[in-house]
Amino acid sequence: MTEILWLRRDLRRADHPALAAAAAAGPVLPVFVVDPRLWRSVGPARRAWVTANLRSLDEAYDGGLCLRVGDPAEVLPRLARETGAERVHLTRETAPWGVRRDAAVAEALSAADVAGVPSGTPYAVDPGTVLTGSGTPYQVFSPWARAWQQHGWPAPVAVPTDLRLAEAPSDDEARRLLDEALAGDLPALAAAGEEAATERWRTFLDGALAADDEARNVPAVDGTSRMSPYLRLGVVHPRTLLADLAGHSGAAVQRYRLELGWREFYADVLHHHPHSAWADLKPALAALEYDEPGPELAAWCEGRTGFPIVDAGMRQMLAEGWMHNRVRMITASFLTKDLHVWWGHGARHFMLHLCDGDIASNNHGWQWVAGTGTDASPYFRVFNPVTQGLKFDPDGDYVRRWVPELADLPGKAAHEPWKHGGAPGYPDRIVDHAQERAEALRRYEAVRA
DNA sequence: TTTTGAGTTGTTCGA
DNA sequence: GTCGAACAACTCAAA
Repeated sequence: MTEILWLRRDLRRADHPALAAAAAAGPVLPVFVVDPRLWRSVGPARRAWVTANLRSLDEAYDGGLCLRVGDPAEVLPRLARETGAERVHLTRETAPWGVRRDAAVAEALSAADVAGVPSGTPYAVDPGTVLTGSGTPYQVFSPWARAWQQHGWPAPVAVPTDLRLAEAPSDDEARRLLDEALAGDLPALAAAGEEAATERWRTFLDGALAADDEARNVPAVDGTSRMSPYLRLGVVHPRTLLADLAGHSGAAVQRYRLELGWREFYADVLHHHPHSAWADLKPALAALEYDEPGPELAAWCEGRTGFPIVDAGMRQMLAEGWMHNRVRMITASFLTKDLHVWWGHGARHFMLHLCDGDIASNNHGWQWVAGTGTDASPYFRVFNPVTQGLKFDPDGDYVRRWVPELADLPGKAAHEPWKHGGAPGYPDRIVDHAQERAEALRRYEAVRA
């Protein structure tokens, strides 16, 4: 009997509970359903990234990955009829849109006498599991992270050794959509697939992580793990990474464990507060005064604000489908505090372009910067784009790499072109930071009063 | 129920 | 240039 394995955010074979469950029951038919609703809502970099990882997974299955296009609630019951399958195995989705979709699919399958069999989630600890002593959800990260680590997580799941595959043809339309996604001028993406992810992870584990905890903050240096695009599609499971970390010690290792913890924490927050995807987690701050987005938003999106570190980050995102985390905070602070634009506009732009764009991490991260999220953060925390640039890109290498107009400004001068005769073709600053900082503080003060 | 310690990532000013 | 204090209280989670 064919066991359908419906893949979504779990494009891997290693440490895959749903694959293990399917393989234990019979021959496995791995299937990916291209949902046009989703496919159209993301940018070219994200479509290309998904496609490249699907291709890699297809190779791992010796060309046995079945691709279909359409609404999964129609495609999957049809595929079950076609193959005689009685079960559809899947990794449980935990974000609001996916939860709703999966409920609709479960209903459609049930009507066709097919069972949906969920195994695991994309997280080491399932969202909703970690609770306070009184059984309520945690609101702040640090106590949550203590409880999360105390709770612990299962060991990685072994790859099935006796895997038998079932076959079903792919749609021509699905093939066409994927071919299209890899055609034309594409951003410079990372190498796709499990092997590439593992290689990258090993390099990080033995290199940057072992060497220096501070390298992670320097955008000119390749000092971060760059696991986020792989984690986003489940090319690697965090449980695998946590198991590897257990073999290492030191401050940087614990720090990295907590970075994975943030990913899990934000998924947990979203599980308990699904509305916080696009609404302020702190209702009191919903009254904050914003400016209607205008030409300044476009300047920010395109990297033309006249602030080198902001523009470098925005251009890196367009070029690579990825932005260094330090720079994400700086650019987000600039949009919300200097331009006074609602964080949701920035979050949407990030989701469109970032290959690792995840609704929980992205949107809660934005709310953290905007001051409307989980952190009891001092509202006066406003990033100064020049100070941040000088501090974390002291030699100016990062801004010159992404903003070629600054090429002739040596060293740290690249962060303040206006002090060094300007840079040909580079725009003037679109706002006065000191003035807008004061304005941001005024608006927060008005909400508090 | 009350109390207590603590809270990712910043900036500016003045000594 | 370096360092500590001020920014200003508020909420959370556990004891």
